[in-house]
Amino acid sequence: MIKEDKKEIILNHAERLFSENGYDGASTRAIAKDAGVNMAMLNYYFGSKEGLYKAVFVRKFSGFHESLLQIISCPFSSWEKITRYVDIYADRIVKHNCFHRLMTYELSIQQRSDMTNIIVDHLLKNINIGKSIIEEGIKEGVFRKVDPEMTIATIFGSMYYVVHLKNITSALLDVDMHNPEVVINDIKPRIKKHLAALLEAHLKV
Amino acid sequence: MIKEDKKEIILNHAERLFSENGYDGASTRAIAKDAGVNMAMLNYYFGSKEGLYKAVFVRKFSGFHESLLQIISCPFSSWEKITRYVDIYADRIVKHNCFHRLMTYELSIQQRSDMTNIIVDHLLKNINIGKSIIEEGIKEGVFRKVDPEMTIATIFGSMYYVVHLKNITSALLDVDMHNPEVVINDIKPRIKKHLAALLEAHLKV
DNA sequence: TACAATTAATCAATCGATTGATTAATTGTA
DNA sequence: TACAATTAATCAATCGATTGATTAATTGTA
Repeated sequence: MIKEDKKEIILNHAERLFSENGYDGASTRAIAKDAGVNMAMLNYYFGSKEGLYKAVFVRKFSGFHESLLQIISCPFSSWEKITRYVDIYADRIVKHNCFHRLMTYELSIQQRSDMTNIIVDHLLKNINIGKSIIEEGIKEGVFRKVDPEMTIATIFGSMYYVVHLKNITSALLDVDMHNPEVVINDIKPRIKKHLAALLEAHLKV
Repeated sequence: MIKEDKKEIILNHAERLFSENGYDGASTRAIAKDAGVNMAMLNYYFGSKEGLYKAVFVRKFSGFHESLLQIISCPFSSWEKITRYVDIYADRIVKHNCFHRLMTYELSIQQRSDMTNIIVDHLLKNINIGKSIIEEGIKEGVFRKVDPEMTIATIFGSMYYVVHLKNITSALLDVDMHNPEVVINDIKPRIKKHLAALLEAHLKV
């Protein structure tokens, strides 16, 4: 119980510092100090810095795939499914934007290959759900014959661009993207609205 | 002459190692060894590691904005302008994908604030050209009343997603994104085609 | 008491940066 | 033109600081 709490505390602070400074930029000393624990505790609980890094990812990966699977099992139309898919993912990326930033950073540099594989395996499962929805709509004749994979890239690319490059979008959208309230109340609905309009024009026959 | 060559060599290797390993992951020793120079040369030419880092960016920033400005000064239609804009940027991002990866990484972690400002200033100028093209088209009545800023995010987000997250797109598109020929001959045209179709459905009245 | 949890101290390795010295190239001058 | 003076380029060696990790000792708890 106490043990679990300490581990969770360490994981929370590690997640923030890793995503703010990168893997190499976040020293174990800084993480330990930030979490208010002795730095030997990191190795005691997670074995090594890389072990801690992996634990940050693995923790976040549990459960989300299942919640996505619910969409395609429900009797929605393909259009309803894809909009729900986008909305759920937008909520997720905005809520855990630090973590998603860390994830895309780790993907962009293929340094720790086993770490990369873990992330790719997880992401692909979730991405393929969206892809299957689009392909289903095409097969049913309710979607145009678009490029499903590239459409997926557009969906995620748009969301990542707005949420991750805060310095750019703050200036571009003339808002403070570092203010969570602004992002949740103003930007997230704007992303959803834009993607819905974009996909409607792009997909609907 | 010889002096310039050495500086260029160092900058080339620094650019690659920085983009592969991140700022903290690329040690000055590794860069010097990779470039085949004594590590004292880095400080001799660039003052410090951060000086070298800045020099990598500043070198790439010269000239590109001017080539983009040519588009809006030509007597093209708004539709022609935006497709040319996208194509030019797609070429650019694919050709210098290592550098663009480094740039987005540096933007996502706001650690070296002066470095961030340099990048934001440069990018905003180029982004606003695209934005002005879209707004012009809307004003002329040839484009629908879309969200111009979000449309920009979609354009760049789509390109970045495909080009930067090679491990994901390799699996998603079933190609080897680490093979430059594949990217140039197969993926780049596919991105352009997709974005053209997407923007046509999205923008054209 | 037995064992998990936690601590301070310490380790070797590596980091970015600087040093003094040397070499090669350029400039100035008689 | 000949040679001294100056500068730029390059080197091996070393600096203090920081890194991730480990150790032995201590504390807490069931």
